[in-house]
Parts: sequence; structure tokens; C-alpha cells
Amino acid sequence: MTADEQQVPSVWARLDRGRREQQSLSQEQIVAAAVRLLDTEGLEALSMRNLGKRLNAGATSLYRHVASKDELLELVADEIYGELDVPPPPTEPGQWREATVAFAHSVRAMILRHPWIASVLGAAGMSYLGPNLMRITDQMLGVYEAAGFSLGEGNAVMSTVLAYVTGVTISEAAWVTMLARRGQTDQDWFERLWPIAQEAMKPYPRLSRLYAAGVDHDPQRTRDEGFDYGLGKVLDGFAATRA
Amino acid sequence: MTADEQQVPSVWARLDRGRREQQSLSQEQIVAAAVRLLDTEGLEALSMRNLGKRLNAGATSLYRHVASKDELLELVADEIYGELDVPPPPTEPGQWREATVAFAHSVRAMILRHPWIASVLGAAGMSYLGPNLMRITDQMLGVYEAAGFSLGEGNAVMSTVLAYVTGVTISEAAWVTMLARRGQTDQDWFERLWPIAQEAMKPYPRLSRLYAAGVDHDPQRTRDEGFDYGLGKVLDGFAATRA
DNA sequence: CCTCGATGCGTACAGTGTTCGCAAGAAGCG
DNA sequence: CGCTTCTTGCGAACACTGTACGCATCGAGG
Repeated sequence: MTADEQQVPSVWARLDRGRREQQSLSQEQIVAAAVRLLDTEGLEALSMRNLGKRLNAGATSLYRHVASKDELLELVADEIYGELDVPPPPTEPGQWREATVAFAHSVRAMILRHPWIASVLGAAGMSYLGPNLMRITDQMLGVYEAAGFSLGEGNAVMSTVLAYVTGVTISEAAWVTMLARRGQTDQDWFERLWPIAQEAMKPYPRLSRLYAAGVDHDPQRTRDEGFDYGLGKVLDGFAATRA
Repeated sequence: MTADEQQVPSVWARLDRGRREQQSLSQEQIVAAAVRLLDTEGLEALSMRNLGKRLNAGATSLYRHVASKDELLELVADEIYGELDVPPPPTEPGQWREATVAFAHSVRAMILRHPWIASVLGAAGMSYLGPNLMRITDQMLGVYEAAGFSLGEGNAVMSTVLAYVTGVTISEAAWVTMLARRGQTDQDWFERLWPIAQEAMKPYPRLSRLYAAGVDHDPQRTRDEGFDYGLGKVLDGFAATRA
């Protein structure tokens, strides 16, 4: 690199460096690039030097727009919260339930699109003050308000459902990143490690019986159905007091 | 160290090194020391060199008993699952509910005792094959079996409740570690950052209204009550189909 | 034109996980 | 007892990490 710079007349180097297309480096660009890097290569590939390389920038240049890696992760988390679809406020009170189901599916899909978020959540929590998260929370409260819930009741429904969804989906996300890191699929794993798992389960008769049955189904569908089933029960609990 | 070894007759050094009290280094010791270190100093303080120091051992010695840091974290996760209290199988079918509540409280207390687990969960998932987790899962399935649930139904209740509990508690854990890292208490935070938070919430009227009310209560009680309320709703959902 | 604040970045530092090879003791075996 | 083999601890080294600092270079404002 330094050899090139001295070999070429320095004017070119200056022109090339000084004003890249667009404004060279901005916080939004950095965050967007970080999300792309995380999606394609996973959490452990996100280093400041790696990220700088993607932006044709030096590692330390990023610190002009982002205070630290931790702060970058908070920004990144809120960035992907912006992908969530908030259903429109219902016109009839009974529609709170399908709106909640739609929102829950949106959250699950978002986490599975960005499974690394599972590892970030434990450190950053929900970054409660992120603008996207605030906007979405407020809009969802509006949904429940339109359905006739009080603010506290609406918040209870939303929080409970969100806890359930993240709880389920973090496990799923951890599973898919584990598979991705080994370059395996669900089927690969079952074929290769199932005998070992079955052997390990031998001292536990109920576990053995439970998983002996469900091995032939495809696991993706099983996860989807399990998610919807549990979600339905949670909503049943709130629907009961509503009626 | 090297200076001491040459200064002192080498016999002492050999005696001291060869057989320390107990058997010097074992996987259980390493895991237990790791849990202690994580509890007292947090996740970012867990490095192999630091852990080695605690055990009067070199960093690389640990690799004789543990394949990698990732594996150590899996072992550590299963270790603390061993602290969970599984309620005894109920004698009457209706008691599944209070048994589930007791288990949920045990899980929440365990996570709050070891809040760093929130950051580990996203990477390791539940290490489904860990012996402690298997034992506990099997015992809980036994609880539901004794209450008259089918194996699949019991698993559904347990999974849903566990998802809810971990979802809620991971957020709480992230919160307390954030406070701990800054050496603050709940009250500190509210006194110092509340005006800023309130200002940030201004564009979101429902959020503002929601949190404007609950500022005078003590947040610990609020979290406890919110947890129990949501848990009750989840159990209501399952109780409904049961009756 | 000249100054000034903002921006990019090379260097450096302390620390990380992990590999490798060596030494020293334990254990099996004659 | 001796001899060999196996296990265990560890120092040195490697490739990397996040980040502080100071120096260049730039566009904008006087």
C-alpha cells in the first residue's frame, strides 16, 4: 500500500482518497455495513478492521463516527428493530389478537434473518432508548389502545408476548448459527449426531420417549407449529380475562 | 517466578508444583472457578489467563481439561442449570400449576444470580445435551405426566413457560449487568438519566404516558409483579384447554 | 490566501484464544 | 528395582482484537 502511494503521483492518491463517491464515511453507512457483515459472516467476523476493510477505510477511522464497538452494537440492534412490521390499529376490538400474531411473526422472522442478535441481546438488552424500538413500541401500544385496552393492559400483553417470542426464537437462532458455523443443515445434524444424542438420553426415559416419536417429521415445520401453538396459548390467557 | 525457582532449592519447587492439595486441576474445578469468576467480575473478565491465575495455574494448562473457551462456556451453562429446583411430582392433577410457578421462579432466580448467562445463551443456546439440563427437563416432564398431561402436552407447557421466563429474565439480566458495569443502582439510574429518557420519549406519546405514571414505585417490585402477572396469563391459557 | 475544525489513518499497546514443543512426574511392566 | 509410555503443566509464540494518540490532509469560512 505505502509502496503504491509512493510509486504513483500523489495527486491521484489524494483525489482518490479525499472525496470518495458519496461522503466517504457516515454512521448510517457504518451501521448498514456492519449488519451486512454480521448477516453474511456472523458475529465473530465483526471486528473493526474487518468492517473498515468493507468500507475501504482504516479500522480506526470508524471511531470518528462511532464511540466504541459496544455502541456500534447498540446502533446495529436498533437498526434491525426498524425492520419490524407494526400492524395497523384495528377497527374492531376483537382484532387485537390477529394483530398480535402478525407482530409476533414479524419479530420471529426478523430474529431468524439476523440470528447473531441472540448474542447481542444479552449484552445490550433491548436498547430501550433506540429510536426504532421506541417508535415500534409506541405504535404497538396504539394497536392495543385502539382495541380498547388500557395503556397498562396493552403494555402487559405486548411485553408478555415479546418475552415469549424472544425466548423461543433466541433458542432457534442459537441453533441455526451453530449449524451455520459447522456448515451443516438440520438433516445433516440429525443423521450424524442423532445416535449419540439418543445414547445420551438413555438415562432419561421421558426425554427418550418424547424425541423418539418426532424424529421423522421435518424439524422446520415442527418449530413453526410449536411456536404458533405456544403463542396461541399465551393469547388465550389474555383473551380469557378480556371476555 | 523463574527467579524464585532458581533461588530456592528445586526440591521445594517440585514438591509444591507436583502435587498441590487435591489433584491440582480437574474439569470440575475449572468450571466451578469459572462460575465464581463470572459471578464476581462479569463475562468480560473471563479470560483463560485470568482463570488460570485463580487456580494457580498457567493459562494453557486449562486446555488439558477443556477443549476450548466455547466448550468451557457450555460446561459452565450446564453447571448452573444444576442449581434449578424441580418441584416434586404432584399428587393431585390440579397441582401442575403451582409446580410450574415454583419452577419458573427458580429459573428466574438462577438467571438473576448469574446474569452473564444472558450473553452466553445466545451463543450456546440451551446446550441441550448437558446432563443437568437433561435431568431437569426429564424431571419436569415427570411432573406434568403425574398431573395427567400427555408427554407432548407437558413438553408444550414446559417449553412455552421456559421461553417466557428466559425472555423476560434475559432483559432483566442485561439491565442488572449494565448497572453493575457502571457501578450504579436502580435509583441512581432513575435520578440521573430519567430526564434524558423522558426527553427522548417526547415524540412517542403513549410511551410517555406509560412511564410517566410508574416512576414513583420501586422498580424491583414492578419487575416482580410484571413477571408474575405475565406468567399467570400464560398458565391461564393452558388451564383453559385443560378444563 | 490563510487558518481552523473535521476527518482519515498508521502506529502502538495491552490483552485475547490457541498451538506447539519441552520437561517432569505417574503408571504400567519387565 | 529400572525402563518405557502416558499424562499433565507450562513458557513461548502467533495471529488477532479494541482502542488511544498524533500526524497528515482536506473543505469551508474569514
